[in-house]
Amino acid sequence: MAVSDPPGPLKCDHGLRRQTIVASLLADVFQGRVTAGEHLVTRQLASRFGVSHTPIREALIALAGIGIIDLEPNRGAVVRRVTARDVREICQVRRALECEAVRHACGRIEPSALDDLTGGFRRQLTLPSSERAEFVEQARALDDQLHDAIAGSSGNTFLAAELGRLKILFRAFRDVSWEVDAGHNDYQRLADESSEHLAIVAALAAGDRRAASRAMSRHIMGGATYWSRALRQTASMLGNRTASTVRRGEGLS
Amino acid sequence: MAVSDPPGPLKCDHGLRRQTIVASLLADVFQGRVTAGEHLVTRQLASRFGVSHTPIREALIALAGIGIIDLEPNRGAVVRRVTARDVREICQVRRALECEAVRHACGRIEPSALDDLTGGFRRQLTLPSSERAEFVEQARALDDQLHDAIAGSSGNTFLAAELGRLKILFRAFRDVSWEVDAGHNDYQRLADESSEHLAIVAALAAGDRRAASRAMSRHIMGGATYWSRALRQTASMLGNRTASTVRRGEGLS
DNA sequence: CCGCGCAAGATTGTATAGAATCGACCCGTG
DNA sequence: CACGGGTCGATTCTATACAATCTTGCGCGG
Repeated sequence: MAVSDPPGPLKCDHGLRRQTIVASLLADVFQGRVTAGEHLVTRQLASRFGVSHTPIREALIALAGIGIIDLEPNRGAVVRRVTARDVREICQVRRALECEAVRHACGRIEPSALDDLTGGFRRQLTLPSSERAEFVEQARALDDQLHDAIAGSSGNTFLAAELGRLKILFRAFRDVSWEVDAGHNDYQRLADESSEHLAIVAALAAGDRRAASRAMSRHIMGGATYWSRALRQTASMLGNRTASTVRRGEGLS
Repeated sequence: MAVSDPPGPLKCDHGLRRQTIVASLLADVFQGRVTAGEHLVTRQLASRFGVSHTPIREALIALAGIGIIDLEPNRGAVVRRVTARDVREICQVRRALECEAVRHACGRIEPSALDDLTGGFRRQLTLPSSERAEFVEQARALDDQLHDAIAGSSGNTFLAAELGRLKILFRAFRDVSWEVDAGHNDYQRLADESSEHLAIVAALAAGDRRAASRAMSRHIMGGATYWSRALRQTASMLGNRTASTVRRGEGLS
């Protein structure tokens, strides 16, 4: 799982290499395996993933589009800093957009879909904490389902696309923080999220835009504090390692 | 200027081809030279720009990151619809983000910078309409200056980056709509924008967040109605031409 | 000792060729 | 006539080779 992973030939379908590489590099960034300011060298990545450097370049361009790295002409790619503060900043952007979306989605989502979601979140809430680990996948799916429904029903396709773009980032946050939870055998956040989700669904069902917006704001900000805490933990866990992996001290003379 | 431009070898520095191609394709999309849903074929674009199809692919990936085209694996790129409605949608997103930014930027921009902007916008306002055409460049610069100052002072670098990404789109809108204005010898929008900008600057100088947010909202929405009107005009202007320029009769034998 | 130029290595950017995939058409069969 | 399988052309995607650019370090002259 480390960056120095032996060159796994990266077996995946033709035409999906770029996306696979993007996801892998995203995970590297958020889990601190590559540090801020680090240079991403195409040849190294190519040998690591066992592919040529053409799809690597394309993945880097996509990552630059997501905003996770900077790409200077003829100078290559440097990873942008992703700290707890940045998580807050990104969540702030997401909150603005999700609140806008949920306001417009109010009254446009089919009641049956809302009922399904309510049932799912209720089941998550009533799970004994000992069994939560096995339902992580289901929780992920429900989370996606709700946010996709909101984005899709906002009546604004561009807004939906933007949220979809951000979703890539948030999936990475979510997965990392849940790994931290797993380390503690503590899936408290899952229960918290379920109740936050329930509040959003209730407001949507009631057609109350302001309540929906407020509930969404609370949800995002709850995730922000939790994710930034998780990020700090992984950062401190990796703290000693990073010191030794800093290789481009630009004047270490 | 047409899509069927003879294969100009696209002379530009090494390492800037991708960005050049991105800019050119952006202009094509917004000026209606390529229509929504159209398939962008790499080889055609390669011969048109006089380059290999590798930088073309990279440019398409970047455009997908900007959100102007959809990129399906093994299926190629289709341009997303950019209609008057989409302009409204995009402006809605921009409004949410710019308002968030201006709220946080309140009280963080140096008064001297605000004074400079005030002076600039006042000068624009007092221009006789006969001379406005010659100050379009200056108006552009002032517009960028204000929005950059807000984004940079929001204290949220990710938000600033997102706004920068959107700015690419809005520059295209702005330039197209002003070309329409030039066709009418009518630069009314310039004066309107200046007064809207002045309201924003005044609120910022007073440190009034809510007023700043409201002024920004009005500004963006004013641009939205204007730009969508301009887009409709160019669309109707191109309406007859597009019929003849449809060259992808996909079985022309 | 310090600044400057310059050449070699490393890295990025581009071109070209070939492999993988998709879509459409054709044809034989029930 | 409807329908499933196979083939072919078009297009995307990947790999490899090559060119342009940047960085680094050395040597030379001041």
